[in-house]
Amino acid sequence: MLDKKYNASEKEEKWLNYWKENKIYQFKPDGRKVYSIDTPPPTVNGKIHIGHIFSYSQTEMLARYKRLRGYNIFYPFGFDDNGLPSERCVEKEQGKRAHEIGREAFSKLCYETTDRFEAEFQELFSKMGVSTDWDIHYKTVAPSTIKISQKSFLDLAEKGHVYHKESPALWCNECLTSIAQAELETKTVKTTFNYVKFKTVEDGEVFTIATTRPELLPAIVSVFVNPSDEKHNHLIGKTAHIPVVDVDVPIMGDEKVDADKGTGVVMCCTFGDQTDIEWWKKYNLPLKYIFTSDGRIDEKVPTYGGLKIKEARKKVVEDLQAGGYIEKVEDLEHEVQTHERCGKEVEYTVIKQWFIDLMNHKEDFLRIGNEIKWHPDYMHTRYNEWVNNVAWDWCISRQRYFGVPFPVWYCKDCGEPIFARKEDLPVNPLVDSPKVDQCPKCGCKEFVPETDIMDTWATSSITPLINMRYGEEENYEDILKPMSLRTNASEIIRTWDFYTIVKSFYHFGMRPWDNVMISGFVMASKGEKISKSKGNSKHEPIDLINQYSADVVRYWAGTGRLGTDIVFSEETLLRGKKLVNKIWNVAKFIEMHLQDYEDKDFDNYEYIDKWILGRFQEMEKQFISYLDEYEVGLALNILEKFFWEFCDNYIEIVKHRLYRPEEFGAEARYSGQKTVYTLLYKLLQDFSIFFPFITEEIFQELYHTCNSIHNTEIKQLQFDFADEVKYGDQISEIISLARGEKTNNNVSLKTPIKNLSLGVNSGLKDAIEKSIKDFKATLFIENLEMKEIDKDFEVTNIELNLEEQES
RNA sequence: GGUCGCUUAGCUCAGCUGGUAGAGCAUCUGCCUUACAAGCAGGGGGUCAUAGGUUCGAGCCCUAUAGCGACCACCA
Repeated sequence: MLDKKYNASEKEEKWLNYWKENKIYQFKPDGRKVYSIDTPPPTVNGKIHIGHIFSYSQTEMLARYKRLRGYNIFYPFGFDDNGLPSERCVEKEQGKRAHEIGREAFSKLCYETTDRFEAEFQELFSKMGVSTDWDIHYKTVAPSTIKISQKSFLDLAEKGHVYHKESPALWCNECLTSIAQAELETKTVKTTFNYVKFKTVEDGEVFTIATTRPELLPAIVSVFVNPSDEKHNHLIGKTAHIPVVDVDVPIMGDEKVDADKGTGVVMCCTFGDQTDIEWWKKYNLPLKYIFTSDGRIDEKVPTYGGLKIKEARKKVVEDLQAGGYIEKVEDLEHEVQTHERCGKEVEYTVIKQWFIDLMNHKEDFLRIGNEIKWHPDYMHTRYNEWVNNVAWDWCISRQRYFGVPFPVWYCKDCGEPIFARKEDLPVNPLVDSPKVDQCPKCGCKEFVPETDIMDTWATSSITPLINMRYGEEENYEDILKPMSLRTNASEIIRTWDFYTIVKSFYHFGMRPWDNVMISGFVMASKGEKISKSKGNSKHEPIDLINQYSADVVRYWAGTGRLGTDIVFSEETLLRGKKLVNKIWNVAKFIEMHLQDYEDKDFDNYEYIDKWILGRFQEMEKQFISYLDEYEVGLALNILEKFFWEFCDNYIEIVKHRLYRPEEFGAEARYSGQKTVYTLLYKLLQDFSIFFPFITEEIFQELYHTCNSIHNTEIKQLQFDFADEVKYGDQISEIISLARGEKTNNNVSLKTPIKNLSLGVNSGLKDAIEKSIKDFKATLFIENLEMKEIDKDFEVTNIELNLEEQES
C-alpha cells in the first residue's frame, strides 16, 4: 500500500539506487530505432546553478519522452574540463599564475580540480533524476578524447582545411594566449578621445585626428580619409608627419572611413583594430608591431619601450600636451572588446598559429544549417546571422598548458610541420617523438615540438565524434551519423553549434544532428541573467532539491517555454509541490478502490467513464504533438490542466459508484475501476517525463508490469467517444453550476437538492439519462426534471434541501 | 547601429492554423465532502504596450513607434 504521506527524499534516494543497480537507462544497441542526444558538457569550473538545472532538465524530459515512445535512447553526459576555464579556476584557487606553478605541476592540479568538480556535478545531476547512461559519459581531457580530438585535427589537415600561418590574431595579455572571435565579450569603458594635431610634410597643413589610443602613435603606418570627403580628400597622396615620434607616413583614401566620425581622419596602425588589419592586407602596408605578448611596448620603440600599454598611453598624451599637439581631450564612453574568460581588453598580435578555414565555406555552413530543424525555428535566423558575420578563420592555437596538444612537431631547420600518424595517437609532442627519421623536405633530423594546445572549442565541437568514437575499431558511427538532437542555450549557437557544424561538414560532409533545441536563460529577476560570474543565483540547486524534492524542482524547470527566458519563481515550485502531492493522493484513492480489481477486456463503459476516457485521449494527442515539437512546457501545461479536472470533476462523480456497488451495480463499479486503473497508468506515464520519482513509486506499487515505468511505452487510446466528450462536458458544467448554487448559499456540497429543473437539448437529455445515477449521486439530487429546449442547456430551477443538512 | 525575441489580471505566465479573454499565486466569500485543508466550491480583477492597416471578425496577420532582453557590430 502507498504510504499516507509521500516522503520525497527517502523515495528519491531509493529509486536513484534502483535505477543505477538495474541499469534502467543503459544504452545497448538492440535493433530498435535510436534517439541520440548531444548534451552540452558543462565546463567544470565552479558551481552548477539553477540555470543549468533549467536547461538540462528540459533535455532530460525529452529523453524520457522519446524513451516512452519506444526509442532506444543514447544519452551520454559529458564534462568539459579542457582548457582555459579549468586553468583559470585553478589559478584562482591557488592564487598563482600557471607559469609560476610550472607546466607539469599545473596540469596535475587541473586534473585534480576537474575530477573534484566532476564528482560533484555528477551527483547533483543524478539527484535531479537525469536519465543519462553514466557508463558512456565522456570528459574532454581524457586520453580517449584527446585521441579523437587529435584525429579530428589530422583529418582536417589532410583534407586541407587547416593551415599554420603567421597572422594577425586576437591576443589576451592577461591569459597570454590568442583567442577566437567567439570568445570576445563587449564591455563599456570610460576613456578619453584625444584630438591630436598632425601636419602635412609637403605644405605644413594642420589636420586633426581623434584617437582613444594615442599609445599607438609609434605604430602608425598610414593615415586614411574618405575619398568623397570634400573637407579632407585633398590630403590624399600627401605625407603626414606624426608628432612626438617624429615619423612620416603616407595619407591614403579608403571608403571605409566615416567622414562624420571623430574628425573624419583616421590613423592606421598595426594593429589597433580589425580595420587596421584589413587595410594592412589591402594596401600591403609595412608591419610596425609594437606590443609585447604581456602587454608592454616593445623595447625597440624609442622613449616608450618597456612601458605597459596604459602607462604608455599616459606618457604619450603628456608628451603631446607638452609639444602643444593636443587640440582637445573629450571624455568618452565606448565599447571595447574584452576576453570573456578574464574581462581584459584584447589586442592584436602576429604569431604563427593554427587556423581552421571558415571563410571559404560559409555557403556550406548555411546549407547545413538549413538541413537542421531548429526549435524554436527563429533560432535558425540567429545561426544564419552569425555565419554571415564571421570575419575570420578560426584560430585554434592557444599558448596555454592544460588541454589537447597539437600532434605536431616542426623541423628544426626549415620549420616544416611533421604530423603524427593517426595510429600513434594520442601523442604529446613534448614527451613523444615523431615517427620519422628526417624532415621530408630538408632532411634535417632534429625536431621541435609544438607547445601550443588547442582551443577548448576545437574539442567540444566534436562531441558527436566523441560520442560515436570516431575512427575507433568499436564505434557507433553508423547509428550516430547524424545524431538526433543537440540541445543548448542560445548564447552558444555561435560557438558550440556553429563549430560543431563546421567540423561535421569537414569530416563527413553532412549535418551533425537532425534537430537543435534551444532553451532560454534563467533570470535572477526581470532583466537580469543569472551567471556564474555575477554570482547572483540566490538559490543553490541542492538546497532546492532538499526543500522541495527533485520532482518539484523539475516541475519548475519544465514550465518554461522553449527558447524563452524564465524568472526564477518560488511560486512555481509551490505549484509543483501541490501537483505532486495531488498525484500521490489520487493514487492512494485509486489504490483503495482497486483492491479487488482484476484487469480484463471490457467495453461496457458507463457514459461518464467514456467521457473522461475520451477527454484524456484528446488531451494526450495534443500532449504528444507538443512533445514532438520539443515544447516540453506546453505539454506539461495541458497535462496538468487535465489532471486537475480529472480529480475535481471525474473522481468526484465516480467515487459514489466505487463506494456503493450495491446501489450502482457491480458492472458499473467495474467500469469505474477499469477507467481509473487505465487513466492513472497513463497519467503516470505522461507525468513520468517530469516526475520520474513519484511516478515510479506509484507504478511499482500499483502496476509493476515491468521493471520500471521508464521502460514502458506510451500507447494512445483508440476510443471513438466524441459524443460522450461533448455532452459529458455539458454535464460537467451543470454540475459546476449546481455546486456554485450550494456554495453561494454557504452550505456544504453534500447538501441535497430537493428539486432540479433543467432545460436541455436532446443529445444532452439522452446523455443525462444514460448517466442518471452518477449525475444524481454527485449532486445529491432528490428530484430531477428535464425539458427539451433549443439551447445547449439552462438551469431553470434549483431548490436546496436545507433542513436535511442539519441532521 | 544590425538581427532576433518579449510587452496579456497586482505577480509569474499560457493562449494551437484569426471566431465573444485563460491558469497558478495573491485577494475576497463559503465548505472539515468516507484520497487530499499542501484540499474543495465560488466571487472580484484585463480598452491583450501604443498608433494605423487587412478582414464580416485581430491578443493572434501586416506596417510604424516605444520600452525591455539576448546576441552581434561600431572601437579612428
